[in-house]
Amino acid sequence: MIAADTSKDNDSGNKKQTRHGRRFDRTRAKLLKAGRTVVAEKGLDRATVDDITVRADVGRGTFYYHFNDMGELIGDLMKEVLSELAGQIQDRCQVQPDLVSLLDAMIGAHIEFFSKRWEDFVLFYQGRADLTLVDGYDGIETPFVDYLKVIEGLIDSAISQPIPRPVLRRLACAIAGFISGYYSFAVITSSQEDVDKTFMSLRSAFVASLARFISEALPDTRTERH
Amino acid sequence: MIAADTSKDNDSGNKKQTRHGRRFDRTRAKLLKAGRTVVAEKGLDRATVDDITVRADVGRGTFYYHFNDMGELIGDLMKEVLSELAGQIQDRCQVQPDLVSLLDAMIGAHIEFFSKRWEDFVLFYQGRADLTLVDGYDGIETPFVDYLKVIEGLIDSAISQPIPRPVLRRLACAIAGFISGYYSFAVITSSQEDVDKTFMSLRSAFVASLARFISEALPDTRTERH
DNA sequence: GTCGAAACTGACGATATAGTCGAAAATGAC
DNA sequence: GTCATTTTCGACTATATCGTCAGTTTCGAC
Repeated sequence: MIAADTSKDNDSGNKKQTRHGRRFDRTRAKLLKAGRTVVAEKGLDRATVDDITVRADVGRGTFYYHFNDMGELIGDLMKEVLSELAGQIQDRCQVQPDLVSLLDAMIGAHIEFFSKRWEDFVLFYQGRADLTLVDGYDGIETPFVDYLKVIEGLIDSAISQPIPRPVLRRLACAIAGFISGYYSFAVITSSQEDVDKTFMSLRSAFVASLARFISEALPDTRTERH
Repeated sequence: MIAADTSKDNDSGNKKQTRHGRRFDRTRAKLLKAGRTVVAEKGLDRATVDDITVRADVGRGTFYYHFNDMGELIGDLMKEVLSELAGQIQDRCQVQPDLVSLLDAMIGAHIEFFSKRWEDFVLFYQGRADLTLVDGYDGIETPFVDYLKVIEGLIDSAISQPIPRPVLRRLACAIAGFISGYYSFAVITSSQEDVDKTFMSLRSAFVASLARFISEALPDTRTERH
């Protein structure tokens, strides 16, 4: 009856390098991969344990050996996808000379990521939709907040003056929301390739406006040399 | 075996004015209202027929007298919400002198709508998320496309030159996506009232990017006098 | 090789939800 | 009032999914 660990396994899925450990990791990876596909296809709720174990080609019990329930798998899935996205963002935004370049690189990183990984975009979007519910999954919010923090950190370090936390958060929300929002709507009508191309023209306009917004939000921006 | 009607009832829910008809309409309205609340709380998939009939205080069979299944209720719900939103947009954008005012009014209409109707925003967002799935509900796409068309129509009539359809659709997607995208992210961290206030500061930035994008998209914009 | 531990399995009981259907209640026509 | 029609009801069956657990296989230590 002791609370023990919240999770059945270590988070990163790296067990010590023994045959057992490797097999464990392999199976877990199979389950996560299958989960990604199934969730992207049927959504967070319509995805069942059977769907996943069948696709992963493992027994039903194996699922419960690795995860307490669907909620835990979904949480891990979100953590995976969002940290991969955050990683790519950090990579592409490494050395940007100024704010405008940074914002542009940030949007570019998102587009690059999503356009190559439709499944993950759906996962991202489904997760975000779940956050609007009072009765949603646990373990989804944290990965999203972490992802927002990465965006915030990059912007913060790109401007010389200190910027209020709420403003920073607003910016991160605007960036993340704009990209995924546009993306999700665009797919109703356009082909995948179209989406990426047409996005570009809005991109520069949006970057410019964001930069303006930031400079206006900074108290002593008027003394700043371009 | 004849295809008959796709729906069990007429769409608008107006039966001829007899006691039976009024009772029918009242019950249907109760079900839709209950559906709205339940779906906003638990999401499209976790909402069950029992949830709805219990909340509406009608028997289980009554649900199936009015709707073929949950999918049909959800479709009608979306139709309701989105046409109400579209109506408010059209109302607020009636007489705008120029494009920038129109865009601003359009964003204002969205904010006004969503900020007063959190339930409907959730519905909107859940519906949109469902559209990203291959295996989603039928009857959701059409209302969304209609809503996009309203936005497109307003923009189209606000500019003198003809604008290509795809560009128009892109714009509508950008507007709808940005607003709901930002909104959905903002709620992760901020209180409801905060969200609306902070959105306003980004509003002009977004209007500016849209206006710039449009002027760039129009071929002979350079000859246009401000 | 033997033995214990770790990983996996699939059948099982429990539960929840869907959709049906005959009966009951409300209404309309007369 | 009677009787037909419309609407509502809730018990019922069928089904799908969950989470468990006793047993099996794979592996590691020796």
